[in-house]
Amino acid sequence: MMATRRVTIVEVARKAGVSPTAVSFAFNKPHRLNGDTTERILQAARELGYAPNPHARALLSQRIGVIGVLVPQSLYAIYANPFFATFLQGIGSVCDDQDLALLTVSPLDGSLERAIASAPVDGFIIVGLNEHHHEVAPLHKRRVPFVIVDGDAETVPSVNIDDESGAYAAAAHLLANGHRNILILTFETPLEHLEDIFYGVGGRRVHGYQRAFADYGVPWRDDRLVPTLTSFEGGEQSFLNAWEAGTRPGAVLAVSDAMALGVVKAAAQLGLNIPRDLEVIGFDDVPLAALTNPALSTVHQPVYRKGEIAIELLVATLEANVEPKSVVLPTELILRATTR
Amino acid sequence: MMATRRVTIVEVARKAGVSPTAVSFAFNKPHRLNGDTTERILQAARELGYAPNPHARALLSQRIGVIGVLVPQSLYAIYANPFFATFLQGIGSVCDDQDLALLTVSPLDGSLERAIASAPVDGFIIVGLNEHHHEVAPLHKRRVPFVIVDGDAETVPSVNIDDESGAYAAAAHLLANGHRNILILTFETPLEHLEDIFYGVGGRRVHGYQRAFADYGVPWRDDRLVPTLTSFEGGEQSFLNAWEAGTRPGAVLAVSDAMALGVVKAAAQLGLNIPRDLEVIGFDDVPLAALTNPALSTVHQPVYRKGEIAIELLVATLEANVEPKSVVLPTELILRATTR
DNA sequence: TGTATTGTGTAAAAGGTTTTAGTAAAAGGT
DNA sequence: ACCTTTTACTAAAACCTTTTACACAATACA
Repeated sequence: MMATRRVTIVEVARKAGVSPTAVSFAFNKPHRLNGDTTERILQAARELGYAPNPHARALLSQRIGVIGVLVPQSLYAIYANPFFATFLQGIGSVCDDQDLALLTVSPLDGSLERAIASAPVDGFIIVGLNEHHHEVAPLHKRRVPFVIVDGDAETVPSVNIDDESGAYAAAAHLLANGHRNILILTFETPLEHLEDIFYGVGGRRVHGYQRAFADYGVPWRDDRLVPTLTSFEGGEQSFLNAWEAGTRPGAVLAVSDAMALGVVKAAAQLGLNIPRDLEVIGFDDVPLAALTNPALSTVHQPVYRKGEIAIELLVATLEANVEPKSVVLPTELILRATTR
Repeated sequence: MMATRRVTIVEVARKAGVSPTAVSFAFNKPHRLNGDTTERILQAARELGYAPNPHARALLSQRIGVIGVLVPQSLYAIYANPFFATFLQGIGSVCDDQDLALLTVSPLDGSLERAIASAPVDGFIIVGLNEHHHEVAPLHKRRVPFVIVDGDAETVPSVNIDDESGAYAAAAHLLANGHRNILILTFETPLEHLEDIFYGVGGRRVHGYQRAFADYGVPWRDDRLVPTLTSFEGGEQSFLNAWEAGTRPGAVLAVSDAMALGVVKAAAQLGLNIPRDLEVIGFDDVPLAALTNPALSTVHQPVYRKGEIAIELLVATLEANVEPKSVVLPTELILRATTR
């Protein structure tokens, strides 16, 4: 069945009665050839079903037309997360214009470094890791261009949002309304070796909450900060657990909408009325947040724009050696129906 | 800046005082080498920031560890579509297990064929096109494995759902409830050269509607079938247009949930009460459908499972020459709040 | 002691393309 | 009629790795 090998450039050349060089020209630099010859070559290629081998081509040109989005999570988790749906949409819109394909890369066999090394891409968009993370740093030596999203970077471009201000606004809103008994859900990372993933983002958000507590003179309680899986189920479970442990918060701050929506569901199960018995504020403003019932109050971040800027910075880096630029996008507190 | 080239295997070999072959062995077949030597080589590689060039590696091994999902739409549209979010999630779950990365490929510069030819993948999952589509067919000659989803195929594996039965059930439900004035929204493809995209799926669904009309003795009216962009906005616009043209349907059948939800929104704008003044049934049962207000009645298809099966069939094909298998998954009418 | 085996490493070929430098013929200039 | 361009095409090098076949030494076998 697989008896015949893939057809190569020399077979096309033979069939068209020219050199392999001519075949290459016919595809890439037709002006270097007589029009008739080009046509004859292309015809032969069509009949043989020939197309230049992308790997061989990339080996020489150092360009493959693919950009990688690297996220320290499973592909399953990435595609389940509405944040990434919007984020990838922003990236995709620019890829469409630039004729790039989009590769989602996640840890290979547990190793991000191996995944990075074996991905056939022109550059990476790296989400949720710092520039100097030990699995990311080798990219530097290898001179593979990359940009950092939701992480710290100095020598490469980065895109972040003003997590702290957004979190501050959310906490301040609840505190101003008299809440003193607030449960806070922050990121927990499932995979052990990724201990510092999202540390940056989660840390900044929690820090914003803390600053608001301080400003309102409300004592901060570490036992009210519960690490939670970044998912609907995670939020649901965390709230249920807290409830069973006897905690009776009047409000919940969650560092992601997914968690927050899980809390909303858990509250409904417990017979709590939102927002009367419990107020909830999420983070991200995922499209779904505006559509649920009750609609979720949350901190909006421009996720789509974030993707757009990330890929724009990467493309600029690929085309020339630009100064690394750090972009910080604003956040905004959106009050819907899970707050009074 | 880019003065230094990427570090290659020979530089590592030189630094470690061995041959390039030894370096290759250190990475791929450590048992062929003395343990100390392997360690010395790996150390040298680490210091130099070396990793084997994926393109060169793939050129020889004919394997790159990437599978491509080919959809005849822009990346922007793909990632905006909740259908694909779920579908890719199913694919991703298997890719996680198999250590594969996921490449989303869309037309390059308008040409699907060029996009296919230049994608560095081990195989394709092709959505919404038939096996013998003129831009897909060359894959055959080139012996690139692929599976077809939502399209016809004979010599390669395929995954489809029972579109006709699902559509029949939806139409029958409305007809049984006495509706005679039903507006039907079907697929319109934006890009001209993709005239037959989704023809298969759209055609099958419309055919199911028609069969129900026939069974209920209701005359079919082609002017009540309006081609609509597969999006929220598309559905909204189509319904608004029909309304302005004086059409006053009592129910709407849409071949996708996105369209159906657009109709729901348009109806609200027009002051219509759903389901009292207008009943709507979508298709797909996107996660969002259960969450909107009112929740959407629709035809459920197992999208996640569809992705899973597609990638499983592809992986099987990559590993051995298996018989092409055609899987057809069941659909189910789900009545929520947009029907009485 | 001689032979077979195992362990450790290397040279060279293969994988398929693009690019560079160059050749030969035709066209253009005076 | 001679020199310069231009046109049309080709040979060979380069891209970087892995694999195959082979070499040499050390050990095991009998």
